[in-house]
Amino acid sequence: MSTPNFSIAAVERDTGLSKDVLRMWERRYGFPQPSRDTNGERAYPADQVERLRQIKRLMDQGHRPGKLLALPAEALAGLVPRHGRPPRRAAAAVDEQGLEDMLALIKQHDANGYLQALQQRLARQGLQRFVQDIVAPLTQRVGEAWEDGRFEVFEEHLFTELTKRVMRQAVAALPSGVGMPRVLLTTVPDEQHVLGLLMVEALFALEGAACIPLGTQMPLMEIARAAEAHRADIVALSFSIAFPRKLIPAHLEQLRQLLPAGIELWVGGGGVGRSARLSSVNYLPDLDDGVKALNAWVSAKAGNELARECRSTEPKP
Amino acid sequence: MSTPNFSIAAVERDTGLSKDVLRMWERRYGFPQPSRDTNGERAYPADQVERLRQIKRLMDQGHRPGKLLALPAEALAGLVPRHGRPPRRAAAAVDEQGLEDMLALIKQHDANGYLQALQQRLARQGLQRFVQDIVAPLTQRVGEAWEDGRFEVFEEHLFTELTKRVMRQAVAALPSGVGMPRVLLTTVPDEQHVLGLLMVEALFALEGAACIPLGTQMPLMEIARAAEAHRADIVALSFSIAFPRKLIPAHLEQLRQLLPAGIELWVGGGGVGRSARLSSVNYLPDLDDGVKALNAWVSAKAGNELARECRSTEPKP
DNA sequence: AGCCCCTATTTGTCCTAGACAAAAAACACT
DNA sequence: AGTGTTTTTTGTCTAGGACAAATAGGGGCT
Repeated sequence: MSTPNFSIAAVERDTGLSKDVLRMWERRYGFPQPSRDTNGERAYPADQVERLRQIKRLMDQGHRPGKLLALPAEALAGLVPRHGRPPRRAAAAVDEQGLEDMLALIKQHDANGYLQALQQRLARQGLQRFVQDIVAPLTQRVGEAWEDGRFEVFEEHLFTELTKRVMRQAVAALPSGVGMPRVLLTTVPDEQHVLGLLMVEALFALEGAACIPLGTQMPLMEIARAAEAHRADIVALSFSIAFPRKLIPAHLEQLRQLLPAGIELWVGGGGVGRSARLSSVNYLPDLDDGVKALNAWVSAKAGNELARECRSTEPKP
Repeated sequence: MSTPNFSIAAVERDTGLSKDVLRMWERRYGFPQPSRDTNGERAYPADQVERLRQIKRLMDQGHRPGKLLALPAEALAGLVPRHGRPPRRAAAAVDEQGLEDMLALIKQHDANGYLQALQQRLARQGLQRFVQDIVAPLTQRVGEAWEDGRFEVFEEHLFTELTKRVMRQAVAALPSGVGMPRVLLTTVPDEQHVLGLLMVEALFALEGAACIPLGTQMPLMEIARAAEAHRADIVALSFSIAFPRKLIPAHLEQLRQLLPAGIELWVGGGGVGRSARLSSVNYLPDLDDGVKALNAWVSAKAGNELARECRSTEPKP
């Protein structure tokens, strides 16, 4: 009634699972099991869609569909931690060549070839490993190549623009869970590198966080106002390696003061590696750290709520 | 042999026509008529894919599929001009309310609602009318609202970010034709507004131009080098209304000198409305002007080549 | 143990052909 | 010319079957 039931196309949009797959699963595994509308067309109730989202997220983390769909009921929630199978040396070596090939495409100004290569890898590996094994190392290499003079400015721009597009497309399909934090993502003025932000957004969204992307170069005051307006739990900033390090602490200090105490401030990206640190800011130099921090946040929140519940049900001494 | 034949999934990616539609057309209209590989799966030859792209482009301009598919053969080429049915007053009035509703969603910080509204309109109207009737006026209104103080900075950022995403997703699927210009799209340093660029890219790509998106804020020198490296025919710049007008002529003059004479320089966006003009630059204040200029370029080029052919076949006097 | 090859299972995509609803066009009637 | 009604056009949905690519499991080898 209040939840109007989803058509198969809507579920495809919301979960990223193709219509074929949805029908196949129903046939093979008995889930999902949508009801039918007056035309005999599938009508998925909201809770099944939610479970599908969760399954998709676990698949992107390397789980296999057969297991997940056979799984009794809400045992899914317990599976979350299996975090990216260990990136083996062998796989890393293979990728090495692949990465070089992709960079070569950029050097040849073959935009279409590069886009296809990206999309192929995204489809093959799933978003999480795509971000960690492809986009992150590529970005780093392009940065190095640019410093060495092997890349022209416009080649770096082309790389950024095309990579952005593929990432955004993938991120667009991701859902957000309940009990997960609302994360506001942006960069400070003078920091216009957006790829790091997109990588974080992808990984956070995979975990189920509700991401609010504000693009780059937000004045600090505006970041604070936006965080309140959007009721964000976390403000995440990204500093690229190119950003002048000594400016970072000042920015963070000021922003920390503008933000309400309840809103956490997380900082990541290559630029925060060795900058001076403040205690009131969560530093996450690596992508992995971000994911861990997010999981920690969720656990902590669950703990808090549990504690609060206990307190409220127990009689006062 | 040299052209490896496309799978139905590849055609879906390249043309933006769903698998269902491709199979349906084959059944109903007898086109496309792919051969089959050893597994009995459709294998589309390159020329059919090309024709499908052309058909899709014409559909996005308002033509109906039935006509296009019944059309004899290469009569398609003659159809190009039917350029957006006249946007009637009535329709404009209806949209007026729709636009306000969408802005309200942004004011409420309802990112998902806004995204859905955008995507729904894109699907309903096709890309061309979506750009001209939705994105362009929305952008203008947001600009006005921001100046009036009705929009906060972060609300404008959110609007830009979300709109960008939908546009990019739509543009990603567009093909590029032969005999069409290669257009390099970017902005000068200090101009970071990207929506205008994306709108132009969408319309140009609809016409079949090969667009090379370099993002924003390219140093002039780099624009010139990129134009040569990519063998661009046209460099297109966008200046938003917020860009200081008196700086524009200087930028253009300098860039014009850096560019080889064979490469045209086109300029558009709200900022060029009343700035001083140079004779060597093509000014296109409105989106329509850009499309017209592109068509003119194609005609001119066809004329040139015809003339050259005549000269080379005629005996010297 | 660790490694490699072969087989078995899992899983996604593709196939056919039919049905129907929503949008657009054509027509009729003020 | 405008407005309401039919007819045509067009896209999406459904069903179950088939098959190839990817992955896991098992056995023999070093």
